[in-house]
Amino acid sequence: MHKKFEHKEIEKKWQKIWKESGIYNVGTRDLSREKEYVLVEWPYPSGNLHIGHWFAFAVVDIYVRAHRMQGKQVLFPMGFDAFGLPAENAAIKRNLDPRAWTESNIVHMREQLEQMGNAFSWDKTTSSTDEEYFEWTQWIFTRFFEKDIAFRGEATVNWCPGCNTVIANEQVLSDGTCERSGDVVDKRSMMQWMLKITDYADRLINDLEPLDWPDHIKESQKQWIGRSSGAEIPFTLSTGDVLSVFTTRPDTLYGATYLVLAPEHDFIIRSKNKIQNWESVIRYSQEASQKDDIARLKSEKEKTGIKLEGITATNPANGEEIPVFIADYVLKGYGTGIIMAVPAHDERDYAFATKFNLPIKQVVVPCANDSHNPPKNDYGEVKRDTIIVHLRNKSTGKFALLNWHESLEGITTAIMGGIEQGQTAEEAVINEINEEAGLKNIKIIHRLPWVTAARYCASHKNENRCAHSFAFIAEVENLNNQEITSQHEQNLHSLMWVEESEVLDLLTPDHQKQVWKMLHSNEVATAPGYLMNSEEFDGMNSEEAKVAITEKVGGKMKNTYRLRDWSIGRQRYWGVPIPIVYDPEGKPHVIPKEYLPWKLPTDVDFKPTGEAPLAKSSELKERVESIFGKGWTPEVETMDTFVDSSWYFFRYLDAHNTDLFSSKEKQNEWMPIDIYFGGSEHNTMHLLYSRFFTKVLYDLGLSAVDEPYKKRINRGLVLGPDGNKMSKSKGNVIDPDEQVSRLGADTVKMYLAFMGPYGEMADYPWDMGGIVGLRRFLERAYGLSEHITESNSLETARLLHKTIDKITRDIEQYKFNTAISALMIFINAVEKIGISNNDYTIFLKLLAPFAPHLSEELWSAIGNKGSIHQSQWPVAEEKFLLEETATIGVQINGKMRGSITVAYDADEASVVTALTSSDEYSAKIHSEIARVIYIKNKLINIILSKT
RNA sequence: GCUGGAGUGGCGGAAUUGGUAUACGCGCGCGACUCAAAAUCGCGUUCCGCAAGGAUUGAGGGUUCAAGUCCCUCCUCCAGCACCA
Repeated sequence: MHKKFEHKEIEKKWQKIWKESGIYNVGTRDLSREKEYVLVEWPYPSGNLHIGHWFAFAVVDIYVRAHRMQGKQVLFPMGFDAFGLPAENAAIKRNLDPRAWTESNIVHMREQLEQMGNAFSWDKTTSSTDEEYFEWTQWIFTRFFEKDIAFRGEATVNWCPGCNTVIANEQVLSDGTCERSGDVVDKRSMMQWMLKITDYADRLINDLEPLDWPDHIKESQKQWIGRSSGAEIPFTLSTGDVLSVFTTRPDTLYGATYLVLAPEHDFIIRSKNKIQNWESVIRYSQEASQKDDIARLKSEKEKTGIKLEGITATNPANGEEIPVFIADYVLKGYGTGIIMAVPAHDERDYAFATKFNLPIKQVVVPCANDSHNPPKNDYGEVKRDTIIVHLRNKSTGKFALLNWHESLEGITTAIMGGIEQGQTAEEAVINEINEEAGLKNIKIIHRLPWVTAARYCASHKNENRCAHSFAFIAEVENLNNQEITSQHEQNLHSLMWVEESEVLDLLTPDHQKQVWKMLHSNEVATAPGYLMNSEEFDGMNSEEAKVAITEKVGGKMKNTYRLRDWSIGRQRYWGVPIPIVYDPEGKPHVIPKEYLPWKLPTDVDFKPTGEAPLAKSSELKERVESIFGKGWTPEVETMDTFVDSSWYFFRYLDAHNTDLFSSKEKQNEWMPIDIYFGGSEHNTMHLLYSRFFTKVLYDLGLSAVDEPYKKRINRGLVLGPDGNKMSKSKGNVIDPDEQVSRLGADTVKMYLAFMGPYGEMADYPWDMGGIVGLRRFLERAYGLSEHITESNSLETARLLHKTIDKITRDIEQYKFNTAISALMIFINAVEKIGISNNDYTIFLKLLAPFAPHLSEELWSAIGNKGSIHQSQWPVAEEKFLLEETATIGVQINGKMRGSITVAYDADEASVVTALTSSDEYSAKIHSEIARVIYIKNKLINIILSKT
């Protein structure tokens, strides 16, 4: 029966008791219990809790409560990330002090968080704007400065005209606008405070591997860091300068037919006298550097550039004189800012070369890439009789490579027995291509040097297996005139890769596409393969050639990264002041620890003008002079708020430590964070920055771990009822306070947990009707005591223990939705069959993590003194999990025909007998049973003989 | 274009990881209670069909006694990156 309950009264009552008794405080580490550090991203105190906060915190609370009941000591802290622009903007708008605004918001939001009824460890809270917090943000900065991790350097920065400050790359959206204000971001070159995150690029990639994180987050971090391995190759110019280019394809050096410099490259200014067309060159360079990202994107395909007249370079591989260009498709900030252009094997170079009529020289025959595995025989040896056929399209002059080996049927016939009298093996292969693929007029025009075939085999470390290998170039005479149909393509494919299982081993799908493209389209062959037109390297594969050619020309193998150093200076007021002062010579010095926290001055008009507000403070100026002496000046920038959140999880552990940001002892007790729940918007920013901080602190001997987060779970978004992202302008915002007051905190929490699986990054629309279902469920739970019976029903006990088992397992996998479903199934059944006192108590415990207020109320109503949240989680008893009977599926000839109930663990013979003697199935088993597949307690499949 | 992920009723979603597809909830339909409505309770609800029965997990193919789950081809959607050499 439904029974209405007064959620407001119940919630108020228990929240007060919980707060007073402090039952959710963790206190000191209790070594008798297993620890678990559960972290959620600390919120920005914008003033009001929104539904996203509920989704982020209330659902995770289920996990925390269940684990506490299971005996773990769970740290579940909450705090506030309270510096940042919204406070400053609100303060400007309302003419308030940002600190006062922030602090009153924190008070209000903490109240709202308490109304959520979460089991937060409030004894461990902190806030980034507390003096005792930012003192340590500053102290960490000074340590970073001493280790040259923090430095001042010239950098191209993103300037947001709306926010009047520099913002990080990560805060610029893909359309070139600011993620906060939406204004188009300018590029400016400025002296900036930066953190040397690039020094950690390799570790940030490599250390991802062992982490228990979803692959997509690891992938986006890898992409963000963007490591590419290649080589730096020195080119000597006619001016005598030696310039290095960065390339990922040193194997294509013989095909490099010109050089391209970034328009901003300093060689250009340096060589003013030697550039004959200086006027036009400098004009182009200036135009290019003024183009912002959007303009560059718009002209994506259309290549522009200008030749440096009077300057040439020498290709170090073959000594050829090649021209030098500048073009805006080469970026100053990546690699060395210079490329060697290989139009035959790079699409951008190809586009440029076509436009400027530059020579295009193919040096690689595309083939399988480096994941390519040669076919093996049954003994794991590389198979013999490899045949390599290079096909050349006569009209385009392009090459493609096919290769076969003995086990492929079409060729096997030709080689092993199908070679007709007087026919060579090559001719047999050509016949096959002609006949099977329908590509006419193919003829051998050139036998490749034997070395090509030999190298091919040698590269697979099987030299003595090459006895029968051969290679040649066959020409497809009129391929372009032939109508190439998909039938041709199919035929060629089937010729090449007869056995499907071989396809994987022999050639990658990429290669298949590549070969075909080479033959009949104008696409550029970018895949690695085997070299040609490369003197002594002919026939070598790309991977080996990369090293060999780099070595020959005196280059060196090198990695390059997309990641840039993190610029952290902000020309705004409401942030942590960078703890630096300048001596009269302008040299920066850290502010000694005794003067930390280095506070924000209060005499500042912080309206954004583009100039840092702190520069206008006489209070700050005087403070510096009185401490450091005349002529000393303060740093006037504040830090990006991502700095604050890069180490907050350390501070929770030891929030009131006045000697250290976080003691090693406390860290050893709690780190690493066992699980970090958060949103995907932090995948490449906060998550990367805080990993970087942890590594630097580790290297400084200040952190116990070098990776902070063992496991990460990303949740999705709660969308508006219309399926769109909630926004004021769309009028589809759900206010959690309103929902809580209407239906109760437990209902809202359970609804959010029930919408779908947590941590799959899926977005769920808020369903006004859906939430009512959860309220109904809780009302039925409230009325469940009316179904208490004297006797203990075995049926209920069985179901209960199955439910315990299911819920316990589901919570471990963050499948709160199916756990709730199990609770519903239980209630549905018990309302019909009744429940004993003891089982009722157990049910309440199962309900406790999901509905903390209501379960506490019901728990006390049956006379319990302590809190249900400090009781022990029930354990499913094996004996109740065993069934007496099993209803198993019945298949006849693999088709589902129904089900039959038999004894639990019944053997095959008895089930077959039961079937053949049943009215329902005997008729269907109309002939001899040929075979029986029996899966105990699941299914039986009767295969009848054909007659 | 590259990388990663996902496609199951009217909707949110379930399926012990190869073994009875559509649990649970919403919605909807019918009935009960009511002067009536709401709330509540009962029954039904993947689709076609009166039924027997048949079809069905984005499309097509394959492996298997058995496929939502594994393999191949294709389509669609979401997320990240994108003139990165």
